[in-house]
Amino acid sequence: MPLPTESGRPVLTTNIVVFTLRDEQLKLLLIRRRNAPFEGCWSLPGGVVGTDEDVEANAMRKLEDSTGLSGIYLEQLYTFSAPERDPRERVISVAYYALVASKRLQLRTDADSEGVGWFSLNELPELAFDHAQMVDTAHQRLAAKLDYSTIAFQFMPELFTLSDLQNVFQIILNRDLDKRNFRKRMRAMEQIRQTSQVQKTGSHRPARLYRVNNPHEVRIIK
Amino acid sequence: MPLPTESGRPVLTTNIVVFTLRDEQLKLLLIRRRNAPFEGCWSLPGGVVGTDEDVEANAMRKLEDSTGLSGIYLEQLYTFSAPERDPRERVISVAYYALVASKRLQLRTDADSEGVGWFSLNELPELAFDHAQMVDTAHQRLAAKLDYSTIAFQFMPELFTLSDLQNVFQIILNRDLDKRNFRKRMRAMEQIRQTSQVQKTGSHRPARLYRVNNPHEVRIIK
DNA sequence: GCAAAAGTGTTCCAGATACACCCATGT
DNA sequence: ACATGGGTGTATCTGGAACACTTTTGC
Repeated sequence: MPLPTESGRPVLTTNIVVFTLRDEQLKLLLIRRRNAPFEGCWSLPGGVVGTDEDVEANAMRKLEDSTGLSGIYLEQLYTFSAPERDPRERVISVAYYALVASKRLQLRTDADSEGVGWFSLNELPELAFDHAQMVDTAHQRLAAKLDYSTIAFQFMPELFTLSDLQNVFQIILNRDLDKRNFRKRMRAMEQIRQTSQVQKTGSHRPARLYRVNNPHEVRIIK
Repeated sequence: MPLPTESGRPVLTTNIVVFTLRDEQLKLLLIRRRNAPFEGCWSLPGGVVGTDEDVEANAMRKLEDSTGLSGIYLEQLYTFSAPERDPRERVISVAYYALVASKRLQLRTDADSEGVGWFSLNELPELAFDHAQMVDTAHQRLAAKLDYSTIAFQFMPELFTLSDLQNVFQIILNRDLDKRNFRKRMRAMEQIRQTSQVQKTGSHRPARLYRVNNPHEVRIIK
C-alpha cells in the first residue's frame, strides 16, 4: 500500500450536530456561512482537519469554539463521502454529535453572536451541503440510544426534578410518557439519586431534586 | 471554510472486516502485507481512497477484489483516526464490515491464494496497525445487530435448514440457544419461508429447507 | 377552597424462558 | 433395533403498559 502523492488526496473535514434542550424543544446549533458555496446559508459547525490533527480532537475543538464550553459529550456519528457533496471538489466529512446540558448554555447564549443560532428541529432552515442528512441521522441515533444507554442524562444539569427528566425523554422521543411508569423505570435504572433538596416553583407542591450518579459516563444498559 | 492546500491533507483509506461462517466458526478475511510497515504481518483488506472516489465505492471495490464476489452486504463501521495509527504519516481509515454467505465463498476459496486467508476470530494472528481494534468493534456491532435487525440472514445461502440458521446465531453470539424457542422466534419474525424441499444428510430424519424472504434487505426489527 | 404540579401501586398482557418426548432416516 | 439429528407445545416468569387518586403548596 504505497501512500499517494499529496495531489491525490481528498479534503477531510468534521461536522458536529450539537443538541441541547431549550424552551421545551430539542434544538441544535447552526452557523451562517460567510463564504461560497452556500454563502449566507445555515450549516453545522465544523472545519477542515489538518494533516497532523486527530479527527475527534478537531471536532472537540470546533465544538468548544462554538459553545464556549468544555467536557461535552461527543460521539462519532457517520462519515459522509458522497462524491458531489461539496460542489468545489472532493470533501469527506466525519460527522459527530454532541449533547449539552441546557443550563450550562444559558450562561452563554444571551451573547449569541450574529451568524450563530439555536434552531428547533421542527423549524430548521435550509441547510448547506448534506447537513440535513447529518441532522437526521443524528436525531435517529439519539432517539435509539435513549432506549439502550444512559445518554439522556447528558442533557441534565447538576440538579433536576423527575418532571424535568421526563420532559427530556418526551421531547426527544416526541411522545408523551406515563408518569408512574417513567418513574418506576428511572428508579430501576439506578442512574440517579435523590437529594435532600426540593425546588419550589409556582403555586403547587415542591418537587424533589435529583442528581446523576456518574454525570460523565454513558453506559449501555440492558 | 477555505479548502487547504493539497500539502495539508491527510491520507484517507478504507479497511473492511469481511465475516463469513465456515467450519462452524466465525471467520474473517486477512491479507498478508508485502511492504513496510508491518511487512509480512496480517492485515484487513482495504486501500487508499482516490480524490474522486466515493469512500463506500472504494470499500466495495476492495471487497469484490478480495472475495471475487459482488452484491455483498457492506456497512460503515467507524472512522479510525488516532494520530499514530500509521507510523509513516497521518492516515485516516474509514472501516466497513461485510457479511458473506458461506456457500458463496466455498466456490472460490479452494483457490485461496498465497497471502490471503480466512482466520477464526478466536485464533487471530497479530494484526497490523489498529486492525485488531477494528475487528473488535465489528464483532460487537455484529452481535448487537443480531438482536434488533435481520442481519443474520446475510450469512445464509439460498436454501438452509433451521438447524443451520440456529448454528449461525449460536456461533456469533457464542452461546447455545434453545431449539424450540429459537424456532418460535424465527416463525414470529416472518423473514423466512418453508420450501417443499428437504435435505437428506446422514442417517436421520431429513431436514426441511427454508429460504430468506428478502435476501438483500436488512431491516431493523422490534 | 381552588388551581396546579408532585407523588404513589396494582392489574394486565405479551414476549421470553425453561423444559422432554416422538419422528424419520441410514446402517 | 439403535443411533442421529429433526421436529413439536405448555407452563411459568418478567418487564412494559394502562390506569386514578392523594399531597403540598401559592394565591
